[in-house]
Amino acid sequence: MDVRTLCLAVLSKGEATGYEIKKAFEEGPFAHFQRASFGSIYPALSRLLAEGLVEAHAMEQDGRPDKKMYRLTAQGQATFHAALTVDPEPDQFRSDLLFLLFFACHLPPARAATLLDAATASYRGHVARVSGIKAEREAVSNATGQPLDPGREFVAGFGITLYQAAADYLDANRDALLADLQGHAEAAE
Amino acid sequence: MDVRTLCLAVLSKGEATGYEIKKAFEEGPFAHFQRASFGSIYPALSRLLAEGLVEAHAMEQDGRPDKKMYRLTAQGQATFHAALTVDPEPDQFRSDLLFLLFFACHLPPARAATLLDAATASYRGHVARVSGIKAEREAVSNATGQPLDPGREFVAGFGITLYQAAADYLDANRDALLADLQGHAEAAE
DNA sequence: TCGATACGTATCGATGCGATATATGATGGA
DNA sequence: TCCATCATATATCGCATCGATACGTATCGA
Repeated sequence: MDVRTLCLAVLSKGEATGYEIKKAFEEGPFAHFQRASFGSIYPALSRLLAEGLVEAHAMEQDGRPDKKMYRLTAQGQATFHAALTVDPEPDQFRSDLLFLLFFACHLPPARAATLLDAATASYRGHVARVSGIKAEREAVSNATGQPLDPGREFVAGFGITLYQAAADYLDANRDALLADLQGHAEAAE
Repeated sequence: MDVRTLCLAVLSKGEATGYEIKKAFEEGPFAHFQRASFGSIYPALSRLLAEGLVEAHAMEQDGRPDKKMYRLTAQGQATFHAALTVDPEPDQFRSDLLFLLFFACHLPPARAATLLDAATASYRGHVARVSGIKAEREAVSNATGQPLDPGREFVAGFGITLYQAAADYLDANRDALLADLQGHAEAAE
């Protein structure tokens, strides 16, 4: 998904500034499967504005410089819906950790252990974060009676499941890998 | 990981052409967690050659144009090992599928079903491919008695586990999501 | 008081992807 | 038989995007 479409997507959920759009990819509902940097968001918003897909109004703040609130136009709404009909690119996973562990034999076992533990903690953190937000939405829904968004919950559940599976695998296979590395090192002596 | 390091990594497993390096990211042992395109591999190899980290010799072929075999130099070997000491970037997952499904309410339910089924099949295919290659290595190891590489097997196992978890989640939650969408559509009438 | 963090917009250089060009042989379906 | 497609193989171009950086204020904790 190109960043222009991602911006339209965030704005379809309500008006936002460039800064807030960035946060939507860091902590928001898209965090675990899409991302975008300032270096692509701001140019994207400028172009969307020039094309009439969004409109902006400056909001003055005391002390701080003005912020620009962006909002979808009807044309932007239509463009966004059209983008949803395009076939998706295949999912992709990228991991420098696995790259390093692939060459675990060239790594000091202590470093392998550190890398594994850090990654496990990181995955568990993601699980906790996404689970927390999901639980909060469910609590609000129960209290107010307003229904949950099925797509949103499905996607959050996918993230939780995947992160959990990753953490569990690292945990379950950590000791065996480290033992193998030990054996490998001794065999090389 | 930058593409130059990825090229060094592939070459550390034996000499290869640019084309073969590309294949290593499409079908080879790195396929499910790193990738690189021709547009980055060939410039990377040129630069590695200029820096003396790899050496190349042309191999003439009947009919086809010459191919250039690249091989690590001692300096390239050292540079590669140094790269393994750098701390890894956080793992990242990117999914256009989840992006579309996040907005499932704006999708015709039939399309949501098609997307889900295609993604499930794709994940199952990945599981089968990586499992098959892993099983083959294990068979060879059993027959010849030569030990398996612990890093390689760990990484393959991670890929299988994650892809399996993804396929299972999609499978398990498919019908509930589609039912919710149906309910949602009727409630909107 | 001083550094870190949050808010907020913006740009620049480098990296890397995807499409395309150029060749040729093999394979396979209409 | 013929034509399309795929596999082998190298290479480049344009565009999208990332990460770092710049600029500026406010707040909060050590």
